[in-house]
Amino acid sequence: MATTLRDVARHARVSVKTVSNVINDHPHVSDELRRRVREAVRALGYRPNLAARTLRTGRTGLLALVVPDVEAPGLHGLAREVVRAATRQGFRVVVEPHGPDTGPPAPPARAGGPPGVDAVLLVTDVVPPGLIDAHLGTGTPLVLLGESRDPRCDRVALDGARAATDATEHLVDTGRRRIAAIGARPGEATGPAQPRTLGYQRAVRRAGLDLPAGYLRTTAQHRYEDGYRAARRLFAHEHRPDAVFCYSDRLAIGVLRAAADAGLRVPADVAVIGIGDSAEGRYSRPTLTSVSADPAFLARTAVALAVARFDHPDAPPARITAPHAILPRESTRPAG
Amino acid sequence: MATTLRDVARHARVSVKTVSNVINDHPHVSDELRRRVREAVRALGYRPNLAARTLRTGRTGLLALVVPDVEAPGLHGLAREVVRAATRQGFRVVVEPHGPDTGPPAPPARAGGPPGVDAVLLVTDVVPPGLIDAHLGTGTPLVLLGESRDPRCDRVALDGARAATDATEHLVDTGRRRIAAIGARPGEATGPAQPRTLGYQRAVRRAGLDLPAGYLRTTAQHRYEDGYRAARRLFAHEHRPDAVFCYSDRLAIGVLRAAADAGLRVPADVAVIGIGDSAEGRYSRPTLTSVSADPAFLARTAVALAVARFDHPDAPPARITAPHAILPRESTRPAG
DNA sequence: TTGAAAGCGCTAACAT
DNA sequence: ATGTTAGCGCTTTCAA
Repeated sequence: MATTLRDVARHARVSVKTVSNVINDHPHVSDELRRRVREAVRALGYRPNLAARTLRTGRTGLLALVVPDVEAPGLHGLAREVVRAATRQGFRVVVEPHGPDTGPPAPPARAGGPPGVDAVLLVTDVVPPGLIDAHLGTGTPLVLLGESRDPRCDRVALDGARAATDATEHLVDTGRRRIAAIGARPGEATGPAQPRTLGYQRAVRRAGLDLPAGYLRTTAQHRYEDGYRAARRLFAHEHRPDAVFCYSDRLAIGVLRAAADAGLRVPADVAVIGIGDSAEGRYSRPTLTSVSADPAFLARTAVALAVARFDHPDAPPARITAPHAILPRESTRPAG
Repeated sequence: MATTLRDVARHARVSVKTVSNVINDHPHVSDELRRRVREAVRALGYRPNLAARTLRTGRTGLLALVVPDVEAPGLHGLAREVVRAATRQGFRVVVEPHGPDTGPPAPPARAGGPPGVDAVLLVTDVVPPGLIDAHLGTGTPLVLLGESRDPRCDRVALDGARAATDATEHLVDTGRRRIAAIGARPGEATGPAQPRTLGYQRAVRRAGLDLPAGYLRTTAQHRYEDGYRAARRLFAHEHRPDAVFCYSDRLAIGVLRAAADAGLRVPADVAVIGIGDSAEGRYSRPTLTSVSADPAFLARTAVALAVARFDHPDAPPARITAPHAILPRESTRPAG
């Protein structure tokens, strides 16, 4: 059996209350007793039982990071930064995948998402319909990491529309005229468009460019192969694009590979830009121009919003916009 | 207040025991009562309190996946597969980074690693000294994911020596003679060599090749930039290698980039092979030849070993070897 | 400043 | 087959 608070109390010949006070740094404990308790803790190798503490306080010290499957865009720089930010605040992070192979979002027993965590951070790149609702139903604080129109919960994201406009204008500035885009959600073909799509279309319009049918490619996910497949289609288009704006770096890397397979040179024949400033993009061939989203800022802010929710459950939803910047690299270098 | 077992019992007009039995799929419950309980659970939106269950059973349902910092080699295919395998067994996964920036492994309060998990899976690519000891001290079952000589705990890994030999011989078979290696631990320069290093040296010897000083490059970690830096050194070597065996795919991608920057063609001037069969390597330019380690097998086995430990805490440590295979791609294509 | 004791929600031993 | 109840280890109210 592990040592308990009682054992420590007995050993130090004080009450459990006093031990608890010492452990939790409460005031009103004499130096003498504090010393004796500390001593006993060390002597017995006492470590508090987290489950009991949780049962009592209602806090688990756990944050769930829900990502579109573990290999999706979220789980790189961003996941790393979330774990770091959470650790600094005394939380641990459980990674929960969702996605096509996870099955339906909510088997009855654990309906509405993972219980037993203090808050949920949901990466919104690719969200199955209903997932947000399911989480909101649980009462667990929910923070969206990424663009989303949902007005009911905290959100931190870059300005998707502006990021897309900036990316597209960067392509225009470097001399491109036939600019396609990859990464819109399949639903957008019929339903409302997301910010990135609007921003892309806005920039195309402003520049007075054509937008041939088929230039806006939707993808179910943001994996390399999704980018690859979409690009193969684009490169077979009767008006082959001379630039591709990708909604994520992963898609863009897939596009680079598709260009190579199609015998196209990047950037000479086609320029490519992504979003996320991933490490991969800094080492790809060619290196990938990207819109930087500052994952550390996103992560820090998301964790802070979650923590703030504990104290003010009914405060109006916060919607934080993260700064972004274009990082020009080889993949969009002008021909000249 | 959330609904409890009592509320459900009252609503269904049965005892808490019966509700508990239904929830946990115990036998000896009549169909009629089972139906009534299920009904009540749904009506009240009951969700079990994990902390209480943990306090009672001693099981948290949590597995820790300890990785060399979140962006390290482990956290791609492997992490994804670990989460999947764990989920299938009813566990959730907390990701715990360790690494240069995490600070010393064990602040006193939580000495010896994360408490409150049922088992720890430790990815061993880059392990700070003392980390394994610290974990062993806690009594929490520990499973090593990756090669390690430590005989005290369960381990699942590919046969590092054979994998390295196979990789090196693949390079020999495709006509290479000056074969360097990147990724040994810094400690190996002085202390005992790890299996991959031994396997590499064995293959070089068998093939009757030279092994000039400086051909075995150590790296502190396995990031892109570690591979990049080591490769820059190699490419400046007075006997420039015509092939590089990398201990991981990430290192190899860094090498590809370094080759491009040095004006070397891959594979014409230098061949590159990695370990891990990462998704990145399937989309890089050129695509990367790699030793496949079957992450799904590794993950599944590691989780199974952890689970088996619960029932047989004192069984002798299991040491499972995962199969591997060379996946030839562009980066080692023979010149002819 | 310190102590005694209740009870968080659940499981399982025991009783029926 | 079902019900009653003790108690897991902790925090915290209340009393001293």
